[in-house]
Amino acid sequence: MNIGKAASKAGLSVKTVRYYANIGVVVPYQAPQTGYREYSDDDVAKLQFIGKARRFNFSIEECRELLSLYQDKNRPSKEVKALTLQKIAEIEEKLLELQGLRDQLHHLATHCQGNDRPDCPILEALSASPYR
Amino acid sequence: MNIGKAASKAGLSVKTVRYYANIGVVVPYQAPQTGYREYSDDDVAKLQFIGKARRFNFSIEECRELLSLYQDKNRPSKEVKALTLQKIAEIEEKLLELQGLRDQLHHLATHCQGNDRPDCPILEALSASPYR
DNA sequence: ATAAACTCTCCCCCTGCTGGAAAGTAAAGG
DNA sequence: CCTTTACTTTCCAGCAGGGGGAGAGTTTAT
Repeated sequence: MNIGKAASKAGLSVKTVRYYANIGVVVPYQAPQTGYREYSDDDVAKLQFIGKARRFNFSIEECRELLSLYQDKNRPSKEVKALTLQKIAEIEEKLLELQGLRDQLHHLATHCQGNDRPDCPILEALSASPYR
Repeated sequence: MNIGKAASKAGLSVKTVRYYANIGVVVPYQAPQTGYREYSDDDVAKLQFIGKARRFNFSIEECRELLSLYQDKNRPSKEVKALTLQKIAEIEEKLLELQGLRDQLHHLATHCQGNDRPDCPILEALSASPYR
Protein backbone atom coordinates (compact mmCIF):
# COMPACT_ATOMS: atom_id res chain seq x y z
CA MET A 1 0.00 0.00 0.00
CA ASN A 2 1.08 3.59 -0.43
CA ILE A 3 2.32 5.83 2.33
CA GLY A 4 -1.02 7.52 2.95
CA LYS A 5 -2.85 4.33 3.74
CA ALA A 6 0.04 2.98 5.79
CA ALA A 7 0.15 6.18 7.79
CA SER A 8 -3.57 6.20 8.50
CA LYS A 9 -3.47 2.52 9.46
CA ALA A 10 -0.64 3.19 11.84
CA GLY A 11 -2.29 6.32 13.20
CA LEU A 12 0.63 8.51 12.16
CA SER A 13 0.96 11.41 9.78
CA VAL A 14 2.39 10.90 6.32
CA LYS A 15 5.16 13.30 7.21
CA THR A 16 6.08 11.27 10.24
CA VAL A 17 6.12 7.99 8.33
CA ARG A 18 8.30 9.53 5.64
CA TYR A 19 10.56 10.86 8.35
CA TYR A 20 10.88 7.37 9.84
CA ALA A 21 11.81 6.06 6.41
CA ASN A 22 14.42 8.77 5.98
CA ILE A 23 16.11 8.12 9.31
CA GLY A 24 16.04 4.39 8.74
CA VAL A 25 13.55 3.37 11.41
CA VAL A 26 11.00 1.78 9.07
CA VAL A 27 12.28 1.60 5.51
CA PRO A 28 9.74 0.23 3.03
CA TYR A 29 10.32 -1.01 -0.47
CA GLN A 30 10.52 1.87 -2.88
CA ALA A 31 9.39 1.35 -6.45
CA PRO A 32 12.26 2.21 -8.81
CA GLN A 33 10.19 3.88 -11.53
CA THR A 34 7.80 6.05 -9.57
CA GLY A 35 9.76 6.42 -6.37
CA TYR A 36 6.61 5.61 -4.44
CA ARG A 37 7.13 3.85 -1.14
CA GLU A 38 5.24 0.58 -0.80
CA TYR A 39 4.37 -0.51 2.69
CA SER A 40 3.69 -4.12 3.59
CA ASP A 41 1.46 -5.16 6.47
CA ASP A 42 4.63 -5.96 8.33
CA ASP A 43 5.89 -2.43 7.82
CA VAL A 44 2.59 -1.11 9.13
CA ALA A 45 2.93 -3.30 12.21
CA LYS A 46 6.34 -1.80 12.84
CA LEU A 47 4.96 1.69 12.40
CA GLN A 48 2.24 0.98 14.93
CA PHE A 49 4.85 -0.44 17.25
CA ILE A 50 6.88 2.75 16.97
CA GLY A 51 3.81 4.91 17.39
CA LYS A 52 2.87 3.25 20.59
CA ALA A 53 6.39 3.26 21.97
CA ARG A 54 6.65 6.97 21.17
CA ARG A 55 3.39 7.56 23.03
CA PHE A 56 5.07 5.72 25.89
CA ASN A 57 7.79 8.35 25.80
CA PHE A 58 10.44 6.14 24.33
CA SER A 59 12.86 8.15 22.23
CA ILE A 60 13.44 7.33 18.59
CA GLU A 61 16.72 5.70 19.52
CA GLU A 62 14.98 3.59 22.13
CA CYS A 63 12.31 2.73 19.60
CA ARG A 64 15.01 1.59 17.24
CA GLU A 65 16.42 -0.58 20.00
CA LEU A 66 13.01 -1.97 20.95
CA LEU A 67 12.28 -2.64 17.31
CA SER A 68 15.45 -4.66 16.87
CA LEU A 69 14.55 -6.67 19.96
CA TYR A 70 11.03 -7.04 18.62
CA GLN A 71 12.25 -8.27 15.28
CA ASP A 72 14.77 -10.64 16.74
CA LYS A 73 13.23 -14.07 17.08
CA ASN A 74 15.51 -14.87 19.99
CA ARG A 75 14.78 -11.58 21.67
CA PRO A 76 15.62 -11.79 25.36
CA SER A 77 12.64 -10.35 27.17
CA LYS A 78 14.87 -9.33 30.03
CA GLU A 79 16.40 -6.65 27.87
CA VAL A 80 12.96 -5.33 27.11
CA LYS A 81 12.04 -5.44 30.76
CA ALA A 82 15.24 -3.67 31.74
CA LEU A 83 14.58 -0.91 29.25
CA THR A 84 11.04 -0.54 30.51
CA LEU A 85 12.06 -0.43 34.16
CA GLN A 86 14.63 2.20 33.34
CA LYS A 87 11.95 4.19 31.56
CA ILE A 88 9.69 3.91 34.62
CA ALA A 89 12.49 5.21 36.82
CA GLU A 90 12.93 8.19 34.50
CA ILE A 91 9.22 8.90 34.62
CA GLU A 92 9.21 8.69 38.43
CA GLU A 93 12.00 11.24 38.52
CA LYS A 94 10.13 13.53 36.19
CA LEU A 95 7.02 13.12 38.32
CA LEU A 96 8.82 14.19 41.48
CA GLU A 97 10.31 17.17 39.73
CA LEU A 98 6.97 18.28 38.36
CA GLN A 99 5.25 17.78 41.71
CA GLY A 100 7.83 19.95 43.41
CA LEU A 101 7.39 22.54 40.72
CA ARG A 102 3.63 22.51 41.11
CA ASP A 103 3.86 22.79 44.89
CA GLN A 104 6.21 25.75 44.69
CA LEU A 105 3.99 27.55 42.22
CA HIS A 106 0.93 26.68 44.25
CA HIS A 107 2.52 28.11 47.36
CA LEU A 108 3.33 31.30 45.52
CA ALA A 109 -0.12 31.59 43.99
CA THR A 110 -1.94 31.15 47.27
CA HIS A 111 0.11 33.93 48.81
CA CYS A 112 -0.48 36.27 45.92
CA GLN A 113 -3.42 38.52 46.56
CA GLY A 114 -4.25 38.76 42.91
CA ASN A 115 -5.37 42.35 43.02
CA ASP A 116 -3.83 45.30 41.24
CA ARG A 117 -1.30 46.14 43.87
CA PRO A 118 2.26 45.27 43.05
CA ASP A 119 3.15 43.19 46.10
CA CYS A 120 3.29 39.86 44.38
CA PRO A 121 5.32 37.15 46.06
CA ILE A 122 5.55 35.30 42.78
CA LEU A 123 7.62 37.99 41.18
CA GLU A 124 9.57 38.43 44.38
CA ALA A 125 10.36 34.75 44.51
CA LEU A 126 11.42 34.79 40.90
CA SER A 127 13.72 37.69 41.50
CA ALA A 128 14.98 36.52 44.89
CA SER A 129 18.66 36.70 45.86
CA PRO A 130 19.53 39.02 42.99
CA TYR A 131 23.23 39.41 43.75
CA ARG A 132 25.30 36.79 45.43
CA MET B 1 30.75 43.23 34.05
CA ASN B 2 31.43 41.00 31.06
CA ILE B 3 29.22 38.18 29.92
CA GLY B 4 31.18 35.45 31.65
CA LYS B 5 30.79 36.94 35.09
CA ALA B 6 27.15 37.82 34.46
CA ALA B 7 26.45 34.28 33.32
CA SER B 8 28.11 32.68 36.33
CA LYS B 9 26.31 35.06 38.68
CA ALA B 10 23.01 34.18 37.08
CA GLY B 11 23.81 30.49 37.04
CA LEU B 12 23.50 30.29 33.26
CA SER B 13 25.90 29.40 30.51
CA VAL B 14 27.52 32.12 28.45
CA LYS B 15 25.88 30.65 25.38
CA THR B 16 22.48 30.94 26.97
CA VAL B 17 23.03 34.52 28.08
CA ARG B 18 24.21 35.47 24.61
CA TYR B 19 21.17 33.74 23.19
CA TYR B 20 18.91 35.74 25.47
CA ALA B 21 20.59 38.92 24.26
CA ASN B 22 20.10 37.88 20.63
CA ILE B 23 16.41 37.15 21.00
CA GLY B 24 15.87 40.35 22.94
CA VAL B 25 15.05 38.91 26.35
CA VAL B 26 17.87 40.57 28.26
CA VAL B 27 19.77 43.03 26.09
CA PRO B 28 22.78 44.60 27.82
CA TYR B 29 24.76 47.64 26.80
CA GLN B 30 27.24 46.73 24.13
CA ALA B 31 30.47 48.72 23.93
CA PRO B 32 30.80 50.20 20.44
CA GLN B 33 34.55 49.67 20.04
CA THR B 34 35.07 46.17 21.34
CA GLY B 35 31.56 44.82 20.87
CA TYR B 36 31.78 43.40 24.38
CA ARG B 37 28.46 43.17 26.20
CA GLU B 38 28.42 44.94 29.54
CA TYR B 39 26.00 43.61 32.10
CA SER B 40 24.72 45.73 34.96
CA ASP B 41 23.56 44.27 38.25
CA ASP B 42 20.08 44.95 37.03
CA ASP B 43 20.69 42.85 33.94
CA VAL B 44 22.00 40.06 36.14
CA ALA B 45 18.86 40.23 38.26
CA LYS B 46 16.79 39.84 35.12
CA LEU B 47 18.90 36.90 34.00
CA GLN B 48 18.37 35.23 37.36
CA PHE B 49 14.68 35.95 37.07
CA ILE B 50 14.58 34.25 33.67
CA GLY B 51 16.68 31.36 34.88
CA LYS B 52 14.32 30.65 37.72
CA ALA B 53 11.23 31.06 35.59
CA ARG B 54 12.70 28.66 33.02
CA ARG B 55 13.35 26.15 35.81
CA PHE B 56 9.67 26.67 36.69
CA ASN B 57 8.88 25.48 33.18
CA PHE B 58 7.83 28.87 31.88
CA SER B 59 8.58 29.17 28.18
CA ILE B 60 10.77 31.95 26.86
CA GLU B 61 7.69 33.80 25.69
CA GLU B 62 6.13 33.50 29.11
CA CYS B 63 9.38 34.64 30.64
CA ARG B 64 9.27 37.68 28.42
CA GLU B 65 5.75 38.36 29.59
CA LEU B 66 6.64 37.85 33.24
CA LEU B 67 9.66 40.07 32.80
CA SER B 68 7.60 42.91 31.41
CA LEU B 69 5.21 42.56 34.32
CA TYR B 70 8.19 42.43 36.66
CA GLN B 71 9.67 45.57 35.20
CA ASP B 72 6.42 47.46 35.14
CA LYS B 73 6.06 49.45 38.31
CA ASN B 74 2.32 49.33 38.04
CA ARG B 75 2.33 45.64 37.38
CA PRO B 76 -1.01 44.09 38.22
CA SER B 77 -0.25 41.07 40.33
CA LYS B 78 -3.44 39.44 39.17
CA GLU B 79 -1.93 38.92 35.74
CA VAL B 80 1.02 37.23 37.32
CA LYS B 81 -1.26 35.09 39.43
CA ALA B 82 -3.38 34.14 36.45
CA LEU B 83 -0.31 33.09 34.50
CA THR B 84 0.91 31.05 37.43
CA LEU B 85 -2.43 29.33 37.98
CA GLN B 86 -2.57 28.47 34.31
CA LYS B 87 0.93 27.03 34.56
CA ILE B 88 -0.14 24.95 37.54
CA ALA B 89 -3.06 23.56 35.56
CA GLU B 90 -0.73 22.61 32.74
CA ILE B 91 1.57 20.87 35.17
CA GLU B 92 -1.34 18.96 36.71
CA GLU B 93 -2.31 17.75 33.29
CA LYS B 94 1.21 16.64 32.53
CA LEU B 95 1.34 14.87 35.90
CA LEU B 96 -1.78 12.85 35.16
CA GLU B 97 -0.47 11.88 31.77
CA LEU B 98 2.85 10.78 33.19
CA GLN B 99 1.21 8.83 36.00
CA GLY B 100 -0.94 6.94 33.50
CA LEU B 101 2.14 6.25 31.44
CA ARG B 102 4.04 4.97 34.43
CA ASP B 103 1.17 2.74 35.51
CA GLN B 104 0.86 1.20 32.07
CA LEU B 105 4.55 0.50 31.84
CA HIS B 106 4.56 -0.81 35.39
CA HIS B 107 1.74 -3.17 34.60
CA LEU B 108 3.63 -4.45 31.59
CA ALA B 109 6.88 -4.82 33.47
CA THR B 110 5.35 -6.81 36.31
CA HIS B 111 3.87 -9.24 33.85
CA CYS B 112 7.10 -9.70 31.98
CA GLN B 113 9.06 -12.65 33.27
CA GLY B 114 12.36 -11.08 32.40
CA ASN B 115 14.01 -14.26 31.37
CA ASP B 116 15.35 -15.19 27.97
CA ARG B 117 12.15 -16.59 26.59
CA PRO B 118 10.41 -14.44 24.01
CA ASP B 119 6.96 -14.22 25.58
CA CYS B 120 7.15 -10.63 26.64
CA PRO B 121 3.85 -8.82 27.17
CA ILE B 122 5.62 -5.51 26.75
CA LEU B 123 6.47 -6.18 23.16
CA GLU B 124 3.08 -7.74 22.62
CA ALA B 125 1.35 -4.69 24.00
CA LEU B 126 3.47 -2.44 21.88
CA SER B 127 2.60 -4.38 18.78
CA ALA B 128 -1.03 -5.00 19.68
CA SER B 129 -3.85 -4.65 17.16
CA PRO B 130 -1.54 -4.64 14.18
CA TYR B 131 -4.11 -4.38 11.42
CA ARG B 132 -7.41 -2.71 11.83
C1' DA C 1 56.45 40.60 24.90
C1' DT C 2 53.91 36.78 24.94
C1' DA C 3 50.76 33.38 26.51
C1' DA C 4 46.40 32.44 28.58
C1' DA C 5 41.81 33.58 29.17
C1' DC C 6 38.18 36.10 27.58
C1' DT C 7 34.89 37.74 24.07
C1' DC C 8 32.89 38.45 19.43
C1' DT C 9 30.14 36.68 15.20
C1' DC C 10 28.84 32.94 12.37
C1' DC C 11 27.21 28.67 11.22
C1' DC C 12 25.89 23.99 11.87
C1' DC C 13 24.05 20.44 15.11
C1' DC C 14 20.56 18.24 18.24
C1' DT C 15 15.05 16.03 18.81
C1' DG C 16 10.99 14.94 16.42
C1' DC C 17 8.83 16.28 13.68
C1' DT C 18 5.59 19.95 10.61
C1' DG C 19 4.78 22.91 6.81
C1' DG C 20 5.37 24.48 2.05
C1' DA C 21 7.04 24.63 -2.92
C1' DA C 22 7.71 22.48 -7.21
C1' DA C 23 7.15 18.45 -9.83
C1' DG C 24 5.72 13.85 -11.06
C1' DT C 25 1.90 10.04 -10.83
C1' DA C 26 -2.55 7.78 -10.29
C1' DA C 27 -7.42 7.46 -10.09
C1' DA C 28 -12.00 9.19 -11.13
C1' DG C 29 -15.38 11.81 -13.73
C1' DG C 30 -17.23 13.49 -18.07
C1' DC D 1 -9.22 10.66 -24.16
C1' DC D 2 -8.78 14.63 -21.36
C1' DT D 3 -9.02 17.09 -17.29
C1' DT D 4 -9.30 17.69 -12.51
C1' DT D 5 -8.23 16.24 -8.22
C1' DA D 6 -5.80 13.48 -4.98
C1' DC D 7 -2.00 11.44 -4.14
C1' DT D 8 3.17 11.06 -4.01
C1' DT D 9 8.17 12.55 -4.42
C1' DT D 10 12.34 15.51 -3.01
C1' DC D 11 14.18 19.49 -0.97
C1' DC D 12 14.25 23.55 2.04
C1' DA D 13 13.00 25.99 6.17
C1' DG D 14 11.67 26.27 10.68
C1' DC D 15 9.92 25.58 15.94
C1' DA D 16 12.24 25.47 21.13
C1' DG D 17 16.39 26.31 23.52
C1' DG D 18 20.20 26.27 23.21
C1' DG D 19 25.39 23.45 22.50
C1' DG D 20 29.81 23.04 19.94
C1' DG D 21 33.37 24.86 17.63
C1' DA D 22 35.93 27.90 14.08
C1' DG D 23 38.37 32.01 13.38
C1' DA D 24 39.32 36.55 14.85
C1' DG D 25 39.85 40.26 18.13
C1' DT D 26 40.78 41.85 23.27
C1' DT D 27 42.35 42.04 27.80
C1' DT D 28 45.06 40.48 31.56
C1' DA D 29 48.84 38.26 33.81
C1' DT D 30 53.40 37.08 33.97
